[in-house]
Amino acid sequence: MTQRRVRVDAQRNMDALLGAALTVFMSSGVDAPAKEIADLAGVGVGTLYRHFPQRSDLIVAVLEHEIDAVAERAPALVADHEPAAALREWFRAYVELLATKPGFASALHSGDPAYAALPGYFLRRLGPALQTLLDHAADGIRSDVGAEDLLHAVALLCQSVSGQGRAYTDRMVGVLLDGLTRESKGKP
Amino acid sequence: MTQRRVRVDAQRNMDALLGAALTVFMSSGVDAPAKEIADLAGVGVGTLYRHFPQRSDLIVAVLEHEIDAVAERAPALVADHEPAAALREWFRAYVELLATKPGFASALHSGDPAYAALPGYFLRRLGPALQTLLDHAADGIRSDVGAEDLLHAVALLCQSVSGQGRAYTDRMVGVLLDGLTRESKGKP
DNA sequence: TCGGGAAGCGGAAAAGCTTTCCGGATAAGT
DNA sequence: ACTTATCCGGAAAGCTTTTCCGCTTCCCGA
Repeated sequence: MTQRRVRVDAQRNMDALLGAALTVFMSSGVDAPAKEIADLAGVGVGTLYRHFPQRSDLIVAVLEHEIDAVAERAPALVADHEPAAALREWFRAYVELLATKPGFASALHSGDPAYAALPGYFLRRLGPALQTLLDHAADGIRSDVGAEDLLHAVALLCQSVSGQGRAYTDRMVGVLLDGLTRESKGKP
Repeated sequence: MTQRRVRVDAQRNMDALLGAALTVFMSSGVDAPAKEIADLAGVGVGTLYRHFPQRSDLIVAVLEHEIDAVAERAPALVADHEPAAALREWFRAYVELLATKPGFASALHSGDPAYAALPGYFLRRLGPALQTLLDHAADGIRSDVGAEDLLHAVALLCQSVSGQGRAYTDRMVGVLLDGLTRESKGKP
């Protein structure tokens, strides 16, 4: 009943696949052929499909990987910046996550059963991270919006025509964050 | 140089295809096989692909057809209801358009080149229709939001998990519309 | 260090979908 | 009725995803 360790070559291939998938998804979109990803990773398609039985499993894995990366930035930002700057910086990363990867944001909101688990993971992972930042900036921020409200609102804003409209997205998110802090500095 | 009329059988098949496509898209989603649609319409796939050279052309055609239907309801609503009710009723149809057809709303916002023409058609067709309704309800409505702002905002709200979250969508749209009229009836 | 065998690998083949093609059918003019 | 441009159907080509299996590689105990 010895729990066998995962073989190192398997782990290596797994990592190579995630990396290759991210690269390909960014350049060719999430609809790129699986073969293209397998080739870039230097493995056969069989290997890809053993690790990720369905195409969508790979997309989910990559997205979760990216979500993790964003969530894990929170502690460092809290330590290195003043609260308001940390918050702003974190949202920059968050918008980057959703706005620069065509198809990722739509997968999140697609309703397709294959992506059903994503929204939950999303909130579970990013909710606490953002909450940490909000807590640290608490006295400069209005109290009637929660972390999940914000994540949701910004995610929807990121849907607006990506690429061309990136400036629009950044502008609207900026407005939203300004609104968030409006009540702080005693205004006229 | 006689401009030959379009053959009636061709027109009949075209109509059958649009009808069948709508039915299939609603029940099986926009990713349903083309064969399924051709079979339901009682034609061969060749016929489908002559009328709609690419799969996405059919999706675009169906969506435009539905957009037209919603746009054309505006005049009748203006005639038959009081302004506020007409507006509310029209938005019910609009939300129905976007929220009950999985994949349609995401196609609209997808950024995929195949759907590039959709947003333009969307605004061109629905913008004036909504404007008519807004004009008729003008004195009960705040003046700092335009027709396009509203179309855009509601379209984004309809993205939220369809099916399960239909109640959420309806609720949020309701809130938005309430906000639209808040300044009308001399408030406390 | 070495040998057995489980775990993993690659790529050929199967399955499924979209798109093309063309011989045959048919509606519309004369 | 006859002619012909137009349209039809479905077989087949071209892609992609997914499965399958013989061969290789790594891990563990001896």
